[in-house]
Amino acid sequence: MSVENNDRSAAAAPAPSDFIRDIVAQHVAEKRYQKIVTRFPPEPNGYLHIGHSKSICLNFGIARENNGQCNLRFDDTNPVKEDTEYVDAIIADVKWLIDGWADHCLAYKAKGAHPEKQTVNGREDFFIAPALSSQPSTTSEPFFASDYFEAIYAYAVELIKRGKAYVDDLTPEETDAYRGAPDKPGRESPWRNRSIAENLELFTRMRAGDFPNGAKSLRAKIDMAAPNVWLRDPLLYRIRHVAHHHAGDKWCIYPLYDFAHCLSDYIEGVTHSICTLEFEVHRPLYDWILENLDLPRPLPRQYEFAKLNLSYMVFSKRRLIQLVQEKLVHGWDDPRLPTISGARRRGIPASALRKLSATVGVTKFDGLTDIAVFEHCIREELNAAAQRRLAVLRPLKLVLTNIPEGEVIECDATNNPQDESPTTRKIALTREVYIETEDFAEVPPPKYFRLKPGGEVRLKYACIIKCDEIVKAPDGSIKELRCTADLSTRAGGPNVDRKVKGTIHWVSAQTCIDAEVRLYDRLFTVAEPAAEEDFKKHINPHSLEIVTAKLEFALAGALPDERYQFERLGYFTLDAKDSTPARPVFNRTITLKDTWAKK
RNA sequence: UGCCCGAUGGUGUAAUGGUAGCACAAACGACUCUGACUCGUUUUGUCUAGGUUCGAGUCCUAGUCGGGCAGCCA
Repeated sequence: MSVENNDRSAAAAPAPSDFIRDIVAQHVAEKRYQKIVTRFPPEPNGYLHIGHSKSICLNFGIARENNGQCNLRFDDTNPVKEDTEYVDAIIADVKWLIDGWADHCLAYKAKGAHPEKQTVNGREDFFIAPALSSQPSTTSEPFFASDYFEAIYAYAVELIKRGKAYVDDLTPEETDAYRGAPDKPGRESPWRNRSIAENLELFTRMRAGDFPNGAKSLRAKIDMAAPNVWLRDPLLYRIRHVAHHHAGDKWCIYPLYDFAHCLSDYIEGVTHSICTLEFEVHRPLYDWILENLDLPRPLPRQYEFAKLNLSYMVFSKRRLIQLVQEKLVHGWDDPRLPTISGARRRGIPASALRKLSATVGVTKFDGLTDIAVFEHCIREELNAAAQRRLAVLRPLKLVLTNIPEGEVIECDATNNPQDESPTTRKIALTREVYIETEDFAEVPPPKYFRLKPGGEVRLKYACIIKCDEIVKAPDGSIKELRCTADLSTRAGGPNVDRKVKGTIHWVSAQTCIDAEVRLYDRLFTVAEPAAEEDFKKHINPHSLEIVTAKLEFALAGALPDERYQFERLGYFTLDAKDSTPARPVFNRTITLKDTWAKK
C-alpha cells in the first residue's frame, strides 16, 4: 500500500509553531497582507535533498496553514550552471513531497505566460505576475525567474534613471580588488559617476550584445565603504553570451541573484521570502533594491532560518556531486544518498520527511540533528502503514521431520497488527522451511531467545518446533536442522497458548521466491563527515550489502511504492528501477529498532 | 582583525518577565506469536560575569564560545 499520504500522526499533532510562523501569524492578525504568499526557489543546478525538504515543508506549510499560496519558482538566473534535467527532477520531487498535503497552495501559472506591463501608481515600469491557476495541468507550469527577465531589465533601467545604478568597465579581477576587505573599505570605480544618459546607452548596448563577456557590468550605486560588503556597489547584471535553458537565446545579459530574487518575489506578490541563514547579510541589499525602486507597498520581506543538518550525512552540493561523479554511489537516486529521489527510491515515505521537518523545528541556531530523529520518523510512519510479510535474508534449511513431504499446512498471518481490524493472509507451512541463519546458535550466548540444540521456539503464525539434530557439511558448517513440529500449538489447536520464549520468522522452502535484497546502512562512519579533512575517507564500506533472500510467496506480487515490514528485520520496498518480474529487487528502507543486538 | 547572527540535558526544540516542558537518544521495568510496537519509571540542561526587577532562560552591559559574509554562484 502507498503511504505517501499517510499523515495520521501529523494530523493529530498541533499545528507547528516557530518564530517565522509567529511573525506570519502577527501579520495575519493585523491584516497586513490580503493573502500570505511564500515561495520555494531552487536553482535548477542539482538535485533536491532532505535539507531542501525542510524549506519546502516550511514554505508550503505556512501557505497551507494560512490559506495562502506557495510558488515553486526556479531561480534560474545563471544559465551556465543550469539544465532542464534538474528542472524536471525538482518538479517531481516537490510534487512527491507535498502530494495530497498542500496541492491547494501550490500555485501554477499558464504555460508560457509572462508578466505583463502594467500601469501602477501612474507609472508604466511595473509588472505583475499573471493570474494563477491552482490546478496543475498540461498547460500550466511552475514559475521561472527567467520569465521575468524583461521586467527585471526594466527595473534596472529604472534604477539607472534614478541615478542608483551604473555601467562599470572594471574587469572581474579589478572589481574584486576594488571591493576592499571586510575590515577595509573598498574604492570607487572610475566609471561610477557616468551620466545617466551614458549609463542608459551602455546598458542598452550590453543587452544588444555589443560587448564580450566580462567587459562591462551593471552595478548598484550604494556605498563602497559599507561595513557590509554586499552593499559595496553589488553587481546587478553580467554579460554572458550563452543560451538559457528556459528563456532560449533571447538574452546575453543576466541578472544576479540579489537583483533578480527580490524583484521576482515582488512580481509574484510574495509576502514572506524565507531563506537560509547565509543570506542574512544580503537582506539589506534585498530591501535597498525594492525601496530605491520606490515600489508600491507592501514589499516582500526576507526572513532567515537555519538549514537542516543531519549526523552521518552530507548535504552540500559540492560533496554530493563528488559522490556521484566519482561513482562512490550509484547515481543521484542512490538510496544511500540524502537526495529526495534517493529517499523515495529507498522507500522513505514523504510523510516521514514532513514529520522530520515538523520535529526539528525552525530556528536560527545552526545545529546538528541526530540521524536517530529521522530514523524514528521513518519507523513511526512505516510501522503504521507497512504490511507485514515473512522473509529470510540469510537462509538456513530446517526440516520438520514429522510433516510428510508434499503436505501443505495453511496458516493465517496478520497483515498489520497496528490496524484497527487487522486482516490476514494464508501462508504455507511445509516439511522444509528456511529460517534466519542468525536465529540458530549451536553455542547460544546468554539470554538467547532463539533456536538452539534441544531448544524450542515458535515459528511465527505456525507452531512451536523443537530442534532435534544438526546436520553438518563435510567442512563442519551447518547444512540443515532437523526439528519436530508440535502441531497442537497451532492457532485453533489445544496447546495454542503454550509459551516459549522465542518467536522467529521463516518461509516455506517449497513456496518461497528468491529476490535480491539490498541492505543499506548509513553512508558514513563518522557523525559529521563534512567536518573531516577528507569526508570520502569516512565512507562506510558496508553501506550496501546485497543478499539473495527467500521471500514468502505473497511478495511475488509486490509493486513499487508499496512498503512492507519483513517481520523482525525491517522495512522494505521494491526497487522501481532494477526489479524485473523474474528477479525482484527489494531495498531495505530501515531496520527495526534492535535493543538486543546492541548489548 | 570589520559587519551580521546565534548559545536551554548527549541531540533537536518549548517556555513571549512568574512551577524549565516536549521529542529523540540512553538505562531499567511491564506487555508481547516481531528482542518490534505500546505502556511505565529514571538519568541528564538555561555559556560566563555584572546589572534592572518582588521575581530573569527571557530585558540591559561586557565577555566567552560557535556560525555566516569579501563569486560577474545561488
